[in-house]
Amino acid sequence: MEKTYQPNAIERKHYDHWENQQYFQPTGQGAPYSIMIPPPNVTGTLHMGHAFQQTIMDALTRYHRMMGHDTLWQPGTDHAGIATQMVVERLLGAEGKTRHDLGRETFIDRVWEWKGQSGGTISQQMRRLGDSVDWTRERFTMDEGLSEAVREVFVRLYDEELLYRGKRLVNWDPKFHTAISDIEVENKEEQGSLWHFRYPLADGAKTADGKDYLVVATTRPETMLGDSAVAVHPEDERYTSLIGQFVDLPLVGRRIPIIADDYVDMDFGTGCVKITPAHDFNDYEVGKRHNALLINIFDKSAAVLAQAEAFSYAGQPLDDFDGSLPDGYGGLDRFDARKKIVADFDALGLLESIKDHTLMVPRGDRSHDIIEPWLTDQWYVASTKMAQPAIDAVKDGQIEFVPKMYENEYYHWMNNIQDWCISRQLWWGHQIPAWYDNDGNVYVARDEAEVRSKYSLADDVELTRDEDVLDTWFSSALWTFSTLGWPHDMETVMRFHPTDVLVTGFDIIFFWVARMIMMTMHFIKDDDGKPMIPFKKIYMTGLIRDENGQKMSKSKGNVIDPIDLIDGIDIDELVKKRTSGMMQPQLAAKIEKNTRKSFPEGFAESGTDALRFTLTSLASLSRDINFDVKRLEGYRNFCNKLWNAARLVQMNTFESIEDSDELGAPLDCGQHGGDVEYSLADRWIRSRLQTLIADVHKHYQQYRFDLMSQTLYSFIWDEYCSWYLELSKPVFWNEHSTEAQLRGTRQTVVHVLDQLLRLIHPIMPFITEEIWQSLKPVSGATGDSIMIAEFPKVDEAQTDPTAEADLEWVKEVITGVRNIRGEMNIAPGKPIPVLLANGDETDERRFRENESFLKQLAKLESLTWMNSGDPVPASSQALVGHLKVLVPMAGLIDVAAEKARINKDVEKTNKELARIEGKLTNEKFVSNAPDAVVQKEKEKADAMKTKLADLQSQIDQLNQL
RNA sequence: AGGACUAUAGCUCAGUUGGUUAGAGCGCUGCCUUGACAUGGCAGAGGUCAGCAGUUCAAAUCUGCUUAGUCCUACCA
Repeated sequence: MEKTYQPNAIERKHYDHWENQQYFQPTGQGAPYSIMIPPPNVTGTLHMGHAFQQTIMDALTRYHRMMGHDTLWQPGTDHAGIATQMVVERLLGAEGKTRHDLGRETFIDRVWEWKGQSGGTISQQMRRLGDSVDWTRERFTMDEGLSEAVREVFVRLYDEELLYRGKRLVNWDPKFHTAISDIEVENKEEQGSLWHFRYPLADGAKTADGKDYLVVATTRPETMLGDSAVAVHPEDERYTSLIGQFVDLPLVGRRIPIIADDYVDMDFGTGCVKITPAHDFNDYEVGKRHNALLINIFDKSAAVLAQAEAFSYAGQPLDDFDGSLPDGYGGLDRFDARKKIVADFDALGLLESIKDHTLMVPRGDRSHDIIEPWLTDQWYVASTKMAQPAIDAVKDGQIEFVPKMYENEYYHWMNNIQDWCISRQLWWGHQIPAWYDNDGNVYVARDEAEVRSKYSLADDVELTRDEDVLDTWFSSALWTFSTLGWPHDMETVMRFHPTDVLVTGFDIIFFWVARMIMMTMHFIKDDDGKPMIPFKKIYMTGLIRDENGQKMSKSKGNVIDPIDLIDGIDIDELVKKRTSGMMQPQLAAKIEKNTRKSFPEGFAESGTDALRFTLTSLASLSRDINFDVKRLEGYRNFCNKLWNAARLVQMNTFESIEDSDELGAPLDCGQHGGDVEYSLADRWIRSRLQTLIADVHKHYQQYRFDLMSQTLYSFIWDEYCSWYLELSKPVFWNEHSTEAQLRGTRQTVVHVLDQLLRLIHPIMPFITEEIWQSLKPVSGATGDSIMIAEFPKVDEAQTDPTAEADLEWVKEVITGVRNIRGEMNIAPGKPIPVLLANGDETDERRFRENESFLKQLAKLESLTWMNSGDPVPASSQALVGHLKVLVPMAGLIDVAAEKARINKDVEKTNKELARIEGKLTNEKFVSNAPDAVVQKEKEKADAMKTKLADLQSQIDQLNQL
């Protein structure tokens, strides 16, 4: 093996091998365990959040596979309607074309072409990440099978009246010319103005204080063209006399009623509200109650119409409505119209005032354009009717959120759920299976032929298919069962349903998680006809942010491609990557500056395993995770540590060949039987290993990957490498070691490493495979790959509390000597004599049994046991309980320095003792606290008192010099 | 406006049901190229656990308030 760990040299070959051997596929043996991947956008690339979640999913998958489960990790991608169409339209834009120039069919061909081009990126990235997904089952939401599931669900929901079409106000994106659902709207606070307009009263009416006009306030003056009422509060005395009267809408000349409605807040502004039912969700409700006209004034781009149009609340056009609008507005963009309206009011002397005002502005999460409430025909899922079982499933514990706090968020949304607008005016997506005849009647079925037979339509009835497509999330909502072959392959569906855990971000609870629960429970039933849940647990990961806590986004230029961390990237390349293909090229300079400042050297190559370990270590239950490249470096070093530990193990378990790095024949590690004798260190590490194994299992159960990685890290580094491997050297190097002793330690060194590799394999698949393979001749492991090897289980027979206590003592003695060396500036390599004094029988036994360990690890010239009464020279000392570990000062140690060192210890101990005695003299503590706690404090106090006495006698002795 | 979450070492974060001398990684200081590893070893410095009050024998941990930040929902037109 190389002296340092070189990730790129080992990663790819193992992945190819695993995939070729079909290890990623379910075996058909054992209890099923399944995870559905949250499908990434097929035309996108994976970012740190994906890498993070996929690492967790892969760790879970590999863990369960090694535990003998029939494990399926289902991969796939999503067609991402708007996002993908947007990208392709931009590509067309570069050629100076629009999608309309191409026509629907050609355009969709172009999208497929683009998908083919970019679609491979994600699977390449996933392979580099080591994801053990079953590639033979890979699915795409626009595949024929999944499309069929979509049609099936649509038709069934429609027939059950859980899906309907209606003319309603929707969130309209004037940039993409499509409706979007309410959760695709982001409300952000922005600075705006509040305009106060005078609306003259009709028929000579007057207000209570004698004015001939009402004052209304608005943040959107342009909508006044669609006003159909002015509302006041029914109990507002200023206006009661005017209720039922009219105002003359300025500019338009429309005569509109003054209505009374509770919705109005008397204390805000003037207490008069203009009502524009076709352009505001609240006004729609008010208007509906009072049957005020629904007057639409905008076209699909939110430019003013030449003629306004009016509708009934049932959606019928009102033909006798006079839609005249003032000259000069037709075709004007909404914001130009706003300026003109204000100017015109001003000119008429009807502009009362303009005030600064902060308001919440709705913007599309894709287009970032301001969303317009707009009256259109759309398809809806009656979510309100489907929500209850989904709420109950969480309430009664069938589905559990990890962490628990997200359940409240889920309930809150589900309890206030709105019907889901699922139609999108896009070309890329699942076209809605609905047909219309020339009279506008709607027919829903799987295809046109079925429409005709289902609705008994003659062949000559002309039918046209609905042009719209479905929201991407509609197909994603079916993901857990559509990917398994529903509605045909019910055997597979039932085998892996419900899936075990969904790993995803909290930001898509509503978009995806909640809808999956509703759809799955509606369509998938168990043998008793009881609704089945899609997954038992929902593990919500935090959001990966950059090192400053900023959300990673292309426009901020702070995204990190996980592959760049794996392979490394130089700074120029990184800057180029971050500043190319930007929506706002003017930000390039700033991004370049920040990038160069944050990563002057770019990223070093760290390898997949180090990245995965880092991500795992960040997987605490917190909401936000700031990714710091420094952490990655630390874990890359950890990989190197593991690598070199393996080298040491190999050097001691294989014959060495002179002048060569190649390994010779395997040595006798007990893999073929023979007597073994375990050293204290052997018994200790075997015992400690059992605790580690138990902890790892526990952390998997509790989804505490951060604790798990920390536990593994500190065991491997601080126990296995720093202590155990050092303690194995005295055995290997001692020419008097017996065959049984050598065999025992060789076997332990290999066995523990083998177990560690298995324990950590789900997180670091590549390095563990590489090392595991190299150890096979000495570990006795069979099987082709570590990924299908058995995961370690606790072996109670190996726990050995005596060995743990004895070795703890050994460590303390060694640390004591090192301590003196360190603080007295004695060179680490210089052999020194050490005396052990004031010890009891246990100390003496431990000393006798471990003399060679102690001498070797503390680099001692001699180690002498002092009986009581033996004369002890002036020494620097460390205490291990009562036992004094003494380094004679002669020629080595400065008296003043030693005194200072002891005084520091005295001070610290005194302080602590005072605290404990304070507790113990407190009557209430002694009488109220549990006996065990009081006892513990007493023991601590006693120990400190003797320690202080020892330290004092040491000072006395030094003073006599 | 309502709700949720967060505040622990210079930085990024752990800290289970109240009882630890409050931990880790990175960074920092000193010494070390010892026969796995300088991507290393040994030793060390560094914290009033955001603030205030309370409950308790005992609070980083439980409760209330305050401050700062993040997010969600709803909005007053």
